[in-house]
Amino acid sequence: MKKSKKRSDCPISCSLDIWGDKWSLIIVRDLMFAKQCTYGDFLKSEEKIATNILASRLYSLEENGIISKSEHPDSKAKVLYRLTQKGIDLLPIMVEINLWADKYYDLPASRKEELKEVKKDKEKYIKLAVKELGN
Amino acid sequence: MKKSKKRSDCPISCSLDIWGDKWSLIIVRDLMFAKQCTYGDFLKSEEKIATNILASRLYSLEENGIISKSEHPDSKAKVLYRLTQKGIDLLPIMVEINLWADKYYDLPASRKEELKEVKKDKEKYIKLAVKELGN
DNA sequence: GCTTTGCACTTGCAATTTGAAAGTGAAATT
DNA sequence: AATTTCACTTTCAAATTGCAAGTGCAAAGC
Repeated sequence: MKKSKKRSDCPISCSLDIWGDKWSLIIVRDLMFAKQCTYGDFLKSEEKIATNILASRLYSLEENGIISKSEHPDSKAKVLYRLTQKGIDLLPIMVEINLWADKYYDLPASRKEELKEVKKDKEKYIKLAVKELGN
Repeated sequence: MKKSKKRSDCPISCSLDIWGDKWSLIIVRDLMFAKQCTYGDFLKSEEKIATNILASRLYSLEENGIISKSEHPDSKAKVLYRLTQKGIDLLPIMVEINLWADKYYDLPASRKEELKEVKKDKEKYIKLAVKELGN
């Protein structure tokens, strides 16, 4: 459903081949905030991803080892998506994107507040957040 | 040639609206390596961007203040593209992408070598590189 | 047990975007 | 003056996106 043949051996290019589109990192973001999401959770996000696009992105993110599916404790009808370690390791990238956007765009006050914490000690924040996501 | 209406106020989403595609950061990468590029330089890159796509990306990157055009000292027929400060400030993101890819993919030895330097002292590397690009 | 609802997708199709190739026009080179 | 270089544009088929409706299984309600 998405072949993404490698365009080159460049690390930037390789990375973009996997998650370099308008939606993949939105899904990753949701998982970083919520730690685990159902298909329906993703659909509820502000950006309103189309359901077929969501399905194709979840498929390719799983194919590429960024996310994994697991069973929902309450119901067999539900599926839980989580980040793998490889997905969790995207966090430093996400943090830097946040900081860049914070510098150049008007963000909601709530987001700005959260980023204050990040800026205080980036390393520490990332370490803690990665740990939180890990278990 | 690319309207990219904002999908939400989320910093990740805002950022992806601007450079969240398979090519924009490739162009930024080229500019970070070379500091300035002509249209032809971009076309020569390993990934072989199509010329119409290149034109549309250069346009939108300029529209969004990431790059700027300037005159080539040798010829009026040539155009030089450079990163603006806003573009230069994408460097931390690029560094983190490199480090992530380094962790999960086989990169050419030359790239790995460069990244060793980065890992020694990330902050220092970024500060220096940003300064270099700035003048 | 039977129907209805919830959930995770899939399908169909129009509209947009991409990508390959050829073309254009101004500037530099021969 | 003629050719080449350079920065794009144009054309058009193929791929991808996005919307809307549909499917099939699981769980909840009656």
